[in-house]
Amino acid sequence: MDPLTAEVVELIGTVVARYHEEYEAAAAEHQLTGAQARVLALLSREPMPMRRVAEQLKCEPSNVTGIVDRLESRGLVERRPDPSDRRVKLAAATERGRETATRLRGALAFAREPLAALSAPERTALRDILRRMLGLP
Amino acid sequence: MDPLTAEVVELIGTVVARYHEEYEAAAAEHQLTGAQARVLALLSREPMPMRRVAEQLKCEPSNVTGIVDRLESRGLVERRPDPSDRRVKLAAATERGRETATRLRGALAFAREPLAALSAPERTALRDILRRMLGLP
DNA sequence: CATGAATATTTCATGTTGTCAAGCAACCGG
DNA sequence: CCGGTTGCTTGACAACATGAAATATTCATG
Repeated sequence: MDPLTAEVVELIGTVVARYHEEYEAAAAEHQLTGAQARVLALLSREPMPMRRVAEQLKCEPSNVTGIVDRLESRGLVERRPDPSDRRVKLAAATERGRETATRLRGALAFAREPLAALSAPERTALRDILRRMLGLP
Repeated sequence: MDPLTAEVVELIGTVVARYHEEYEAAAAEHQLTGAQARVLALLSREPMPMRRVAEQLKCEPSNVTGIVDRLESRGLVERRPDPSDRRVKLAAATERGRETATRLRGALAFAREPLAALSAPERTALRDILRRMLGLP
């Protein structure tokens, strides 16, 4: 692997580590674990079947059961029946859950700290490169 | 938060998710968990006290004990006494551990796939922006 | 329309990661 | 030498993760 690519991979590794760290910290401020915060963020956009949560989290559905259990016991999420398929349970954020998710988003220090070091043109350049990297339009 | 920054944060979130996913997958191919792979990668560079491993991982030292235990029981890592301080145990990758770490690095698909979509000048630009973002020289 | 395959969720057993408190051994400054 | 600090381990416990088995429902096909 050429040195330039190696350095970029290394730098991305550092960004990943830092992002994770700050995400966990932001979650902890609201007495949530990282996994709980991710699920809550997901459900605050729209309710969805447990199955789909598992797909987004890339984990087994049986795992989601426990995470939603814990969120539900704290009144942040609720399970609703799906009218169109009685096998399905729709997980949905409660009003309190949505509030928590909003505060959580705002508390993500990553948006402030490291990104603040970049000028507007740099951010635009970064956005374009990341888009291309991820194969987005 | 302005829309541009919001989008960049979102994109970085996607990169983080994808990086993680592929790191775990590469580790799993060698029957390692993500945490074990991270510790092995660390120790394959140079031996270090358990304490320092915990600092790098940003977790409690007592946690490192278990991870190193599991790596040691598989012959990938060993504990050595520190001649200069008998309280300290130096964790060091074995020969097999170093080989595994090397193969692991090579298997990190992230280096190939998404980065391959970028031209050399784009990589250079990305490197410079990431450096500035992280406050590196 | 009845039956069997497939799907959505949960439960259980198990393993890894993480924390915190307590304990032991070794170092170090008076 | 003694009391405080440091480095590591142990034990108890919670969260997260997987896989297999159980249950309920849907769906396809004969």
